[in-house]
Amino acid sequence: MTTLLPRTKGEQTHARLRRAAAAEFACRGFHSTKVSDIVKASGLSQPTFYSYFESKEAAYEELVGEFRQRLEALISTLLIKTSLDTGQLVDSVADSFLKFFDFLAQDPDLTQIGFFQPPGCTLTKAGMARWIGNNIAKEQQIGLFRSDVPAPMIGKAFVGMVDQLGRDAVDASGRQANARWCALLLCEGLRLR
DNA sequence: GCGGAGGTAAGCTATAGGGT
DNA sequence: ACCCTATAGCTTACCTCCGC
Repeated sequence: MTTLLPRTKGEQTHARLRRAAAAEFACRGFHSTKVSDIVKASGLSQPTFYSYFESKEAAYEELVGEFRQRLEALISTLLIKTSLDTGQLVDSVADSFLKFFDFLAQDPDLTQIGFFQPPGCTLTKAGMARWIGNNIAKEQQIGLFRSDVPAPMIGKAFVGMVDQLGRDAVDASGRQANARWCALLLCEGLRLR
């Protein structure tokens, strides 16, 4: 992920306000966060805040929107386009889970407001389930996954797993282990073999 | 002088709390 | 239940400062 560094003074101020807003929203939630909290944390004034954002809600939407955009971009890269044997399939699905866990760990404040906290999380998770469901449907069509389980349901189950395991405050190797367990569970189920 | 960036002060709105 | 008042929070008009 390449993030453009702010160059002009205005861009730097915008970035300062965004960082402060993300931290405050993540800490207090949308409704309990006051614009005065954000500007205090950023060392700026309220009018400056309103010269960069139409409203508190607009600032929140900008942050959550950016999170969703990044998430959708990530999901679009995860479509498996060729058939794989069982071992390769588990590896590939584990790699997808890992990319989600790494993504969630990348910017904790943005993740908090975009993925875990209401009101932003509801729409994010619905979208994520839909995008993943679309991927699964295509993968079912090429015979990668069983097609008797509806793709939208698999999408929702995937999101549920990411939602719960993504809350674990673990390091890179912990995320890798979690991703592996998720992939095994999703691809092979609980049944004894 | 001009335009961008940011601040001060004040107005507006919603809400909570107290009195009748 | 209704009204009044105080307060908090959001927004805006207008100003200064600074670099070009």
